[in-house]
Amino acid sequence: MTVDDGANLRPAAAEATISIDGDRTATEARELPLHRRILEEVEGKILSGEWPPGHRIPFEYELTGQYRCSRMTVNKAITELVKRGLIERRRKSGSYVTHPHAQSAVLEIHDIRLEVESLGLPYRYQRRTRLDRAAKAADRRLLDLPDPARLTEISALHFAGAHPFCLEDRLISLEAVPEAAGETFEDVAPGPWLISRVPWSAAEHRIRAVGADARAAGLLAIAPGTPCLVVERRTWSGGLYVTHVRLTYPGEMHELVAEFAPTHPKQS
Amino acid sequence: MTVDDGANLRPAAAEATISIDGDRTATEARELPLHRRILEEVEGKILSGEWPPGHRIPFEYELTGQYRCSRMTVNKAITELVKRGLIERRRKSGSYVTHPHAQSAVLEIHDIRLEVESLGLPYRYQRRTRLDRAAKAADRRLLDLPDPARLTEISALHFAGAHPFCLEDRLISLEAVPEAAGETFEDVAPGPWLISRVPWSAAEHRIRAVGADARAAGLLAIAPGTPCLVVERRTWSGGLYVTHVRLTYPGEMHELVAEFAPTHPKQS
DNA sequence: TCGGTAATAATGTATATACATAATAAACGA
DNA sequence: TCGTTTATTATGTATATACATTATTACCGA
Repeated sequence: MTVDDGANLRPAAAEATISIDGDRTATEARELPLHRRILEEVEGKILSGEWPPGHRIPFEYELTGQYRCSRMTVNKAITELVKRGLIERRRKSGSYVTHPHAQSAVLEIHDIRLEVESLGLPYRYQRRTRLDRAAKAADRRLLDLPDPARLTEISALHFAGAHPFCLEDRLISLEAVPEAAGETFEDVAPGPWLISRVPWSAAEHRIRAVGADARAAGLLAIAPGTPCLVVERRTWSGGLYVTHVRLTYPGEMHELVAEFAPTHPKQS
Repeated sequence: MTVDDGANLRPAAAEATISIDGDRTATEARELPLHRRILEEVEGKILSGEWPPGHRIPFEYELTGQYRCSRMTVNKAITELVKRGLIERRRKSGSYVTHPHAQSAVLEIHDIRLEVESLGLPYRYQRRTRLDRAAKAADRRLLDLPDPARLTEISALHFAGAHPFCLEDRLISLEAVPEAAGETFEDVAPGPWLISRVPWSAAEHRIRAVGADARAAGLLAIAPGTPCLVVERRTWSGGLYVTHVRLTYPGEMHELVAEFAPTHPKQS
């Protein structure tokens, strides 16, 4: 006869509350339900990088102590973060911040290398240009930057076999990622480099079809005016815009797939 | 002193269980947790149209009776369906199946009329052709149809002001939507028509850039080879593929925006 | 030392209870 | 009859409890 694990009966560790401080700017955090507050504070720690990927977050019974609440309340918050893909749970071991490979099942942030290799073609990356410079007005608008702000500008090509597969034009905010200043991006593409460095991110996509201009046509070895799929992506993490990319895929070489569903018919 | 609402103490209405029947094909429904089973059965009723949009689903205390479980368990299932956008709850009134306008915040199913009108331009719809015919092999593959299957094929144009905005080529499975056979689609576009008829749906998108072929160029009044954004969408509902559309947007007239995020930086 | 078994510690699911909140419906008095 | 008060009802949040499940750790005997 196993009685109870008694998680709620553990000594409460009354001091050392993460949370009660609160009043964050006194504007928000007003009357949120407790499980929402727990969720947002844990999410905040993950997004800000304070708890990096792989980090073990406090056990449920520790959080019940910190927030002086029952285990079910903590469980509700953490379970939601699991559904959002920020946390993974392992029994007996604990709950861990997941690694930020694919943020969402829908229109996930593609690793171009994987994409090319999944086509059975050899992948090659080639950096073209790299420049640290002050942000212009348009850049500041794009990345919501303060007036004097610096960023890194990179232009690179991704090859599938002998043929250019994708042209990448990227801005990285040096406010959000200062380490980018010391990186040449000659051997590693900015995408994977950022993903391994920025604890978590989310993105906004803009997708359109354009004819290749002279520069893009030259770099991608296609005729000017060839239809290209242009994906522009702004990425943010922990309340700060991190990067803006424009990916130009020549013609019909590329197809984006996005799916969202309660339940897909094929599997049921 | 308000004692308790006593939801759990209500007479259990022991007969009339929706659920205990179960054993559905005995292949699945094996050892799902109860709250998952409730979720799936309610979701199934919504997706199949048995509970159409606007329908009031049973009160929590009724479901506790039907499933012989506590209110918290029912609440967990329903709360998840609220998060998925299938159900809306109103206090004192009950829980209702939502109307299926926008299935997901991400890359939602656009109503082209709204899209055009949001640009401040007058909208006009024009059906080009309409045909009931047997499904060819390619169609059957696309919509996962049985061998002899019939469908409706529609071609139509959407105008923004005087200019063609979008070319629509659509197939509708007459197995899933038999009423389509009696509809000319001369005055109402297939999109809105379907949305008002199919209880709920989810979709898979494929997005690419192509040069306009002769037919598309003629209909859209653009030069052949002009870059177009082509969105192909398969939609299913209640385990059945309903429709396949190809929307061709000329050149840079159109931009798709998709966003997914734990929390957007702008708002925090 | 190896390999099996038992204890342990975390999450997973579920219950019964309690009170808060919000919207509707009913009762009631001017 | 109208408008105000009061009761009712369904959802919203939270608690304390219980036991199941599953890795891991610890132990123990051949």
